[in-house]
Amino acid sequence: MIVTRFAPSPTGYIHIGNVRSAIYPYLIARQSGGKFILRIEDTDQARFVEGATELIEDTLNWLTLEWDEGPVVGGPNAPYFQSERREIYATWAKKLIEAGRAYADPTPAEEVQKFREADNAAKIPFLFRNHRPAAADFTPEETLKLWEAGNPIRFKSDPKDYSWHDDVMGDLSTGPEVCDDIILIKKDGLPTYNFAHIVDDAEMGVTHIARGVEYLSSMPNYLALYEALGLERPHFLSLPHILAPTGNKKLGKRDGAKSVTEYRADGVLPEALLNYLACLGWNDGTEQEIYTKDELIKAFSINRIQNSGARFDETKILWYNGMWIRKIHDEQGNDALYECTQDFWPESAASFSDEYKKKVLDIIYDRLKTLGDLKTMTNYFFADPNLDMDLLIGNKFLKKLSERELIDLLSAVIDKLNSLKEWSADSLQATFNELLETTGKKPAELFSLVRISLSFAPFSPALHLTCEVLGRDATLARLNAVRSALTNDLH
RNA sequence: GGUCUCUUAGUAUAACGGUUAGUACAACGGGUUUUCAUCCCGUCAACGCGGGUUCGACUCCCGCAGAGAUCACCA
Repeated sequence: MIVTRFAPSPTGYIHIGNVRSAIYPYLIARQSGGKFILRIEDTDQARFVEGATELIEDTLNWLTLEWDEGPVVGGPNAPYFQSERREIYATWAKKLIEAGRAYADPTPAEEVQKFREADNAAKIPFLFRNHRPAAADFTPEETLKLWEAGNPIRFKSDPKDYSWHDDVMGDLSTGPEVCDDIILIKKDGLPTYNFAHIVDDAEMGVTHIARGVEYLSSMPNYLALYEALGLERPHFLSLPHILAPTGNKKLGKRDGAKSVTEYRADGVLPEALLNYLACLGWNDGTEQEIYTKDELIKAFSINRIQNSGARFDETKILWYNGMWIRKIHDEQGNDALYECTQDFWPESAASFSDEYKKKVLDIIYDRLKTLGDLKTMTNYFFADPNLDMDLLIGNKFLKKLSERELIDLLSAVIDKLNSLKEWSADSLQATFNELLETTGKKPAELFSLVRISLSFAPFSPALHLTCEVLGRDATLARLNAVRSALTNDLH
C-alpha cells in the first residue's frame, strides 16, 4: 500500500510554490488506493505562526485534497503535530545513543561558529565532524547525562559514498564529503527536521516522500540515518522548483508569489489552480490540457514528472480559470457556477435577487477570467451608470454621426421598444434587425449607441441579452436619459 | 569554494536513434451583425556550445558554458 504525506511547517500561508508538493503526493496516493497523510512540522517554535495550521487545512480543503490521517481527522499514528511527539523522537534518539551512533554535544554555539569561520577562511568546507568533541566518545550513560544537562544530540556520522534512486531525478550519488554530524535533537528538546521526518515517516508507514529538490543535498545524511536506525529506504521524489515569473530564482514569497488564499480571493477556481499546478512540471504525454481531479488521479504517473524547474505563469492560470468557468457552466449548469460566485458580486448587487444575478451571470460568464471580474464587469446591471457623454460621442463608430442623428436614432429605438409586446431575447433581436433596416444605419452604429447608452462600459454582452436581463423599464429609462442629455447638449 | 542537480520557441511541454521538431498559453493578423470575451482560421517562434559514437543524434557518451540547490540547534 502506498502512503504519501504532505508535511508543511505552520509558518504562514501556503504559497503557490509549495502546493504542488501537496498535490503530487495526493494524486499518487489516490490513484493506488493508498493513504495521504497531513503532518504538521512545527518543531521550530521561533517561526511558528498562530493560525497557520488552520490556514493550511483550509487551503487543502478548498483544493479538495482531503487527507486520510492528520489534524482534525486523527488516525492510528496520532498526534500529527511534531511538537507533540517529543517522546517518540527521544526513544529513537536513545536507540542511536545505545548503538554509539549519537552523542550529546557540549560545544557552545559560539565555538561552532568560530570553527565555521576558520574553515571558511582556510577554504575548507566546514564539517562539524572535523571538530568532534571528546564527548562524542562518551558511554551511553554519560551521553544521556550530558543530554539531560541541556546539550543537543548529534549524529555520529560514518562518512562514505552513497548512491540511491530518486523516482524523479533518476540514479544519484555523492561522495563522503557531504556526510556530517548533524543535529538530531536541539537544545530545546525538539528534533530538527532532519531527524523528525525520518522517524515520523517510519512510524507512519510512509512509502513515498515527495518534496522539493532543496533536500537533495541532505540525502546522504538521511540515508546514513535510515541505515543507522535499521530502516528501509522509502521512495524519494525530488520535485523541481517552481521558478518566479522573472529571473531564475525559485518562486518565493518575495517574488510576488501569491498565496493560494489570494488566488481564491481573486476568484480563481480550485479546479483551475489544481489543473494548472498539476500540469506545471508534469504531463501524461497526450495533448490534453484540461483535467478534472479524477482525470488527474487516473492519468498521473511519477515517471512523467519533469526534472527541471518550471516557471510560474499567471497568464496561463487565468486561461485555465476561464476554461473552467465555462466548463462548469456548460457541463453543470448556470446554477452550479452561480454557487461559486457568492463572494464576488459588486456591492451594488447586494439588494438584487438570486434569480436576477443568475441571469446576469448567464450572459456574462464567458467573458470572465476570474470570478472577481464580476465586480468590475457587471455594475451597470445593478445601478444606473454615470452618463459619460464624452465616452458616447467619442466612440469610434458614433463620432461620425451628429448629435441630431444620435437623438433621432435613439428616438426610433425608444419608439420601437415601447411598442414591443413581448420583452424577450428573440423579439429584441428581431426588433434590432428591423431597426437596422428602417433607419438604414450600420450595425456598428446602432448597436454601439444602444450598448453604450445602457452600460457606459467598455464592453458588455450581446445587446439583445443585455436588454432582456435589464428589463423593459430600466432599458427605456436609460435610453431616455441619454436622449435627454443629448437634447440638452444641443440647446 | 565543496557537493549535487538541471538545460527544446517569451512560457509550459511532446517527440522507439530516421518527423517539414508536434501541442497549449502569450504575441500578431483574419473571420463570427457593435464592444469585450467565447468560438474558428492563420502567422511568428525552439533542440545552450564543442567534440565524439553512428549510414543517421533533440535523443547515446565526453567536455564546456549557463542556471539552480545546498553547505543552520530552518524546514
